[in-house]
Amino acid sequence: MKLHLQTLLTQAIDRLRQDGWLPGAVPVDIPLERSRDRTHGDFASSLALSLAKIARCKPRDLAERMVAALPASDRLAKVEIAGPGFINFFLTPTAYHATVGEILERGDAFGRSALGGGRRVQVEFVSANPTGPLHVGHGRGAAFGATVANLLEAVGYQVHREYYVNDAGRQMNILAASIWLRYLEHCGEPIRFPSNGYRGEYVRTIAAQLYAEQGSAYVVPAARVFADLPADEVRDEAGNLLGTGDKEIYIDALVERAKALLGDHHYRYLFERGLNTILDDIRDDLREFGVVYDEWYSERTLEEQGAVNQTLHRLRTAGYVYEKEGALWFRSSAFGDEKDRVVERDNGQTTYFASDIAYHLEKFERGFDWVIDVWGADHHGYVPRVKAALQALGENPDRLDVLLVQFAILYRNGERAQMSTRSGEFVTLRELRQEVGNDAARFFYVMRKSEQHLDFDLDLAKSQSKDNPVYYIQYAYARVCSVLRQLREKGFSRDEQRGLAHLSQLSELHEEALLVALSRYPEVVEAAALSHEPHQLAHYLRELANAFHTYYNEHRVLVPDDALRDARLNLSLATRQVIKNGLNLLGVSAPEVM
RNA sequence: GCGCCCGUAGCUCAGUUGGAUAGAGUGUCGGCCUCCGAAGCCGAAGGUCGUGGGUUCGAGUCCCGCCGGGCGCGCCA
Repeated sequence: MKLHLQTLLTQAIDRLRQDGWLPGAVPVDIPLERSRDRTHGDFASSLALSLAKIARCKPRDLAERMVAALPASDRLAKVEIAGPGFINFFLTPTAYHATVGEILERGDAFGRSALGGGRRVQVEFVSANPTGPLHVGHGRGAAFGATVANLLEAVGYQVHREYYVNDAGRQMNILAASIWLRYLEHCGEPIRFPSNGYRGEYVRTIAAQLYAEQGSAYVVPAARVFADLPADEVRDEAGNLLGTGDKEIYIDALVERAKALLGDHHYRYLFERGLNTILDDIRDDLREFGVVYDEWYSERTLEEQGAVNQTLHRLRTAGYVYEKEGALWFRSSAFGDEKDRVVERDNGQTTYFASDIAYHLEKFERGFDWVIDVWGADHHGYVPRVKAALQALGENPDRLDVLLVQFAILYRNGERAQMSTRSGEFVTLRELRQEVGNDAARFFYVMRKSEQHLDFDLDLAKSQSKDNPVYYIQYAYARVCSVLRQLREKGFSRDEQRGLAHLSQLSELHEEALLVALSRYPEVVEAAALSHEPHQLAHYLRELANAFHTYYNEHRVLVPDDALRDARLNLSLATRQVIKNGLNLLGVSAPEVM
């Protein structure tokens, strides 16, 4: 519909140019938006306002000429000029009635388009380190990323969903060491847990499993484990630093000690055991949450293929790597970053950043037209350096979009419910899902703009009332299903064609409002997809449900008149279809009975 | 200190490339079930869009300063 009107306006401009009213420059984008007020018609264009200057005449006069030059269309009831020079379009009822037929015909495909032209886009999201279960912060990234991917797919992109598994880094060694220490503790050894180790309860669980399976094969006396290690960081209960210990140096030394005492074989097993247990858990968790990936990309594979070293080599050859204080630095400041960054530490280990450069280069080399990363907002300072690296490697950094997601803060009884991650006691995604359900979690996570902090009201998410937008929308769906059941119980038959033939009987104000809402759906999906803003769809679905509830409350669907009843049934079924399609994109179910 | 994000009704938030009289939900108050699901609907009240300038036909939206909040500024990831 929108496109149709824009085409008409373009033709009008062309005619005015030929007649010499307008200079040669033609705007590519024709401004056209949904009118906010019914008295302003269905669509409004400010085209005359923006072109008045170059046309050297008053906006209203230009608007007059444009309207006069507008080609005829059976979808237009009338065109008016209003205010300073807006052109308001009033559609014919037929234009809206056609939407019902289109929805019923296209079904699940209604709202989908070919806008993306099959271009390949990769969406990488969550990618939490496999060092512990996903928490509620990851949950937002999961819901957001999955929905952005769904939306892009809906508008015609070929989407590749990917999870980057940090299974090679130093953090994984720290996890392995943490498990081992808990294992030793489990076996009665007097250990002192490192300040930089993973303290979560799940580490103890894995340690206990290891013991149950392997017995005391991995036991080494604590005295040997801790002999001659550098000082760890020590803090008092208030968190003040005591002594001069360095937690990074200490944990690295502890990891080396573990490798030395356990030997390659045992250490390897321990490492794999921790990684696989946690990664399996993350996979299950996400799958249960309705988040499915095309690929789990292993950092270790990347490293084993030599990609990290090759990338560093390329950067060095290009002249952007130098040595300072025993480490290798990438000159990211040459590409707009605040300062240069270390890619290889003085102990020879490459940094997380180094493998991330290699990974992103590899993404580009895989031939994606567009690469999207979803990151926690606390990583925003990281964006310039990754883009800098891509640019240094001769790639176009604009092909990468980094979407930042702010934290979610849980509220229960009006108070913050989130615990600190430092202590290892955090609310996991699984706990959240078990408490409020997948549907509420998926919906609430994307209800707000991603760059906005999210106040997640647990009580509201659990409530089964109109206050809860998820139930409100699902209820509209269930109501239509209920009407169909009533239809059978009352012995009515349904004839879709008869309904389509009598759509003109849908002339009530509430029916018109519902028709308008339905016709907006494709525009909403397109806007939400292109701006990466799932919340637009969430808000829309609420409005659509409201339009239906209002209508339903005011008028009966199952009236005695066959033609009117079938027309209203078609309208209701079209509503049900759009709600289903929208919820499906959000990863929320549409139950027939609640 | 520097960088990024945010500031809209009591609370939580929308506000479409700058457009017409700034909107929802919630909360408060008041109505609506002999009738397809009241898990619903309708109405009232509630605003110096943090603040001061600027850009223009027009600014919640764009630019600059200031105030307030969050995050970041590691040879951590």
